[in-house]
Amino acid sequence: MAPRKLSLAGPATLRDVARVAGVHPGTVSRALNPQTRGLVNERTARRVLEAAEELGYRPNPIARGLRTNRSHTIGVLVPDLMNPLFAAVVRGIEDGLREAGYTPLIANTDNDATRERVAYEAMSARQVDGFIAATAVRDHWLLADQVGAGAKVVLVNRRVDSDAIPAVTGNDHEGIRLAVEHLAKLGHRRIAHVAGSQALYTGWSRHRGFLDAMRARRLEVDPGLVVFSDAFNEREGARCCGELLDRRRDFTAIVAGNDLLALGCYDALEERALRCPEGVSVVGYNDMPFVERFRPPLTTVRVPHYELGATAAALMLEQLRSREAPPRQLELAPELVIRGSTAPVADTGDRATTRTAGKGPAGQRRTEGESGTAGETRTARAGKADRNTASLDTLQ
Amino acid sequence: MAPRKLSLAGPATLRDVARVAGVHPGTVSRALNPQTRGLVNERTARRVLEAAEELGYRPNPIARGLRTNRSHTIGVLVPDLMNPLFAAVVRGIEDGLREAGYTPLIANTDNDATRERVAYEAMSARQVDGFIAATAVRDHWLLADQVGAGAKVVLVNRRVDSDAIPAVTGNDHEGIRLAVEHLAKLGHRRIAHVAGSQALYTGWSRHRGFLDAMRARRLEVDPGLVVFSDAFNEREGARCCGELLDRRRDFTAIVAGNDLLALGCYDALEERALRCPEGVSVVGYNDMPFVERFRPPLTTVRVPHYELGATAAALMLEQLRSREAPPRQLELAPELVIRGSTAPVADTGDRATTRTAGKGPAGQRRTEGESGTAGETRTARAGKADRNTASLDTLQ
DNA sequence: AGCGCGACTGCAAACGTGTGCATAATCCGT
DNA sequence: ACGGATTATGCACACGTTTGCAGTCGCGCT
Repeated sequence: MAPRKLSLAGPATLRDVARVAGVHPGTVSRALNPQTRGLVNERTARRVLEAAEELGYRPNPIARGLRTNRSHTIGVLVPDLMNPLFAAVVRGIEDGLREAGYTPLIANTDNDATRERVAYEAMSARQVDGFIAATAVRDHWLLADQVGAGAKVVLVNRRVDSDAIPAVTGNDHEGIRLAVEHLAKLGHRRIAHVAGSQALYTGWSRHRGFLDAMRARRLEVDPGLVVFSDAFNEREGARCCGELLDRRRDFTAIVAGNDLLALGCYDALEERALRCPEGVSVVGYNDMPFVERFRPPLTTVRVPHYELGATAAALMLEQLRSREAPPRQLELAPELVIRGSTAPVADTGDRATTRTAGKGPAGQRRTEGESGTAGETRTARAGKADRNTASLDTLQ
Repeated sequence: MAPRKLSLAGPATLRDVARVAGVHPGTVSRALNPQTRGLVNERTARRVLEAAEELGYRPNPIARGLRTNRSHTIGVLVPDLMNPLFAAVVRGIEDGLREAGYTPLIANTDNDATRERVAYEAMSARQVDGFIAATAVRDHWLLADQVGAGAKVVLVNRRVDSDAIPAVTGNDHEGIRLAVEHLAKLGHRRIAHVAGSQALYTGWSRHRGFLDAMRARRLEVDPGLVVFSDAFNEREGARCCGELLDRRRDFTAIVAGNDLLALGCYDALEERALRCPEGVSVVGYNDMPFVERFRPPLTTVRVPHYELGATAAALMLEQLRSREAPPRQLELAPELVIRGSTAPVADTGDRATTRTAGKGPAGQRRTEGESGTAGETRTARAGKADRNTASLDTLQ
């Protein structure tokens, strides 16, 4: 009759609830789990729920995890949170998982294989229920090793040839097509490409997209006008663009593999006293925060990174719910955002019309030669700007 | 004699190791824990270690946590990861915790009280060993409620009047002093302040710092030249600066509560056809990534956010190791980074010398009137730039 | 020889849940 | 009224570790 233990300290446990409800702990477990509630009499179930409420009972995920081998936790492998792009992806993942009661466990890998491995080991030791890998290295041990062994994996921002692995990416093919199309409409014929590292999926796929888009427009792709960077940063962008300029100067526009490479192009152009967009037009990729405030404001392709993360979370939940959910591979649509770094190709002398880089407060500017889609993308742009400031709204 | 279970599937457990080493699981536990290894014979300890190595044994943190009520996990409450500032703090925290074997569990709160509460509950249910709170709301339930009950809490980017809680912040007082000093040396006398929200610690302390610094320089603080924003974003910055300009135009410089507010000032100035820095000098705060590429490149106060996070992690480890470690409160030194948004006060007409906003590739520029500390900060700046590109180096 | 002591290791009980199995209670049909 | 089916609950073990307690063994000392 005397309770085995008072459990004065610490949060209420199943046994505590059982005691006040006057039933066995096992019954409490069944009553509280919606899955098994049908097994228990409705009246006693209500009694148990009341007791749990009264005691402020919260199930202990640790103990539950020990018993069930599930942690309601998803490991998220990301190269670097300080890259705003991945911050957005992670934010999307977190919000997408939350409603289902899952929590992300985040680790930065710096694209380093051993750090990746260590993080993976640590996470699977913690019994994560699955992995969302935002690391974009094209060839990856995770896929070969672990997926076959039943590990749930969802890729974001990269995909793999086999259809076996769910993945969600931006449609790079379409994005680059928009960029090339835009430049072509402005009269550009000789277009260069500063490509990202071909070891990363995004660099590789955007390069392929460039070739296809040029071909579709019946534009020549001069191999001398394509140069590959080693990393997605400004230094490499400057190096590649400089190399391009040292070879020849007959191109009028550059499609960069991402915004940082485009910024590097700015630097290389300025160093050689060339002006953008009067001398050379530049298009970036990603639409990072604040690129609209650069000099000149950068025309770029917006990738919905937050939504990328959110749908990756959705795909993961799909995999977790049903054993045999088909591994879907999704592509999200990009948008072209036209700003001040692209202009009609110079008519040998008449540069007056394209001189200043915009009058509006944020330097937003619509290129004159554009007719059809420009208005559309411009409004889309405005929406994005609101989202950006809202996200930075929180503090500091 | 027959083993109770083969444990064919799944990772090796303590019992498996015990079986091949020919000892009791308890002994294995003691042998593998460096703390208790002294209790076991050296020879058998070696045998156990070999067996563990052979089987690839990895301790199960879930089971351990259930027994010890410790998870080797630290809850990190942050307003928004998409704010690069907090991304850096979180990165510092993660790196600081890793070497000690701790893992951060990150949640975004959006500075929303209920989301904060939910995240806190979820985390403490998961048995986190402590909390690092980067949320800067000045008055906070966490402190009153939970700390007294023995919860380990470390504050980052904010502090509290009582000395009871360890905290690490940037030295806002000193940072603002550097900014005011810089402007005063350039000849500015009438300096305005676009302050951050006074509900947040950083906004409040920088405002106080502004008052002190002005007084120390024997400069009048005109209440009409101080305006308070509701949030740290560009829209609010533009609103406040506009309000300032509508009131009067006799000030020559603005100290903004952070970089985003400073950007808002850019917008308001441009809207009224005023030029920066020729018409009005602007100083920001934080040195966000890419502010050196804005138009004009922003003079600002660098806060070492990564180090903020790293030392917060160190303080947390201190608290965890010893029961009675004194709760230290640290302040990290800021640096002034001089760029193109500040110039000597105009001598009514002679503006030619301060016309263009810089020649260098990154718009880096040293103000002429500066003599002493400028060179110093400039080199410090360069170091920061390297760190920045390195962090964005990883991908995309 | 007997006693005590230190060094080492086995034993078993937890930690809080989930769940197969057994059992008790109720109901229904003939 | 009784056997079987259905329902509701108790019982006990398992998940993998940690840890207090007790037991074993060897050794030195009187």
